[in-house]
Amino acid sequence: MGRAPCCDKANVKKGPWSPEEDKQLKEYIEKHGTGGNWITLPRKAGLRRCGKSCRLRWLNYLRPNLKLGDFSDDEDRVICSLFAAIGSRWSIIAAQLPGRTDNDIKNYWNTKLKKKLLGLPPSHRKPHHHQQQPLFFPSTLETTASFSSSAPGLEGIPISPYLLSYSTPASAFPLPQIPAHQIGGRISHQQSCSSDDGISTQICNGGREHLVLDNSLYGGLEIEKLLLGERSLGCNSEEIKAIVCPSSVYLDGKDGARRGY
DNA sequence: AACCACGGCAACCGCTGTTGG
DNA sequence: GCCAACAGCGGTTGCCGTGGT
Repeated sequence: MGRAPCCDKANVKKGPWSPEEDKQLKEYIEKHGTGGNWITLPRKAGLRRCGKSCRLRWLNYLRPNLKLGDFSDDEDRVICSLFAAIGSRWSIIAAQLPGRTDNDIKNYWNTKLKKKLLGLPPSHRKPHHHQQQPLFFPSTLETTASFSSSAPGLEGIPISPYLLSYSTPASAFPLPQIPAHQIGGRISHQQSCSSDDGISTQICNGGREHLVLDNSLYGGLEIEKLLLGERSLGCNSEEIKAIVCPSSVYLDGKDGARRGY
């Protein structure tokens, strides 16, 4: 019981956007807004693009106030902390980083941050004598294998000290507070949330809430514990396994190296 | 210089949630 | 309550640039 395609696939252009298309879309939206309807927007704007494609392009690359360039250490910390807490909820994570889009963060995580976490050796392109230390991982510390999770189902799994460092006292680095209702399930349309998409979210950072995740999703993880100091990883075990078990991701040979972000 | 392998990232795909008739 | 339309999300794909051989 599939649903009707959002656009006539035979008649829409795919692939990279040209500067002309960007200009056309930008000018249209600046003049008329999105009108709350992405499906009809491309036709109105004179673009042969799928509405979803227009939305993605606008939110990720054309809208104002986008932050470009490298991620700061603070942004790294926020991303890692939240990933440890809630997993790959990129839109929620993006909401904590103004100007960043979830696609950005997702790509950054997949290509760089995850490797820093794991303390993986640099890519084959980099000279061996420039071995990179894991981010924020003092050289005097032990290797990742010296730490292991005590989280249920994760016993004995080696964990990067970097990941464990998320559970240092909150004073070490301020962590964003996320309303529980955003974590327990998908975000409702009433909250403008960041997305892939990247629309900025209004997150209430004031007032602390004791966050308990939906059992079905996160095994009842108490976020507050994670964020505020208890040495509890408390993450979805599969997610953590995926994070900390390079063997399953990176040692599967050629294809794994290519696709196993 | 040419080839190859890989990393990075933009964009697409398909699914789920929300809304309104 | 049901269903279609739409928005939003996260995973995946494919292209291109870069570095190594």
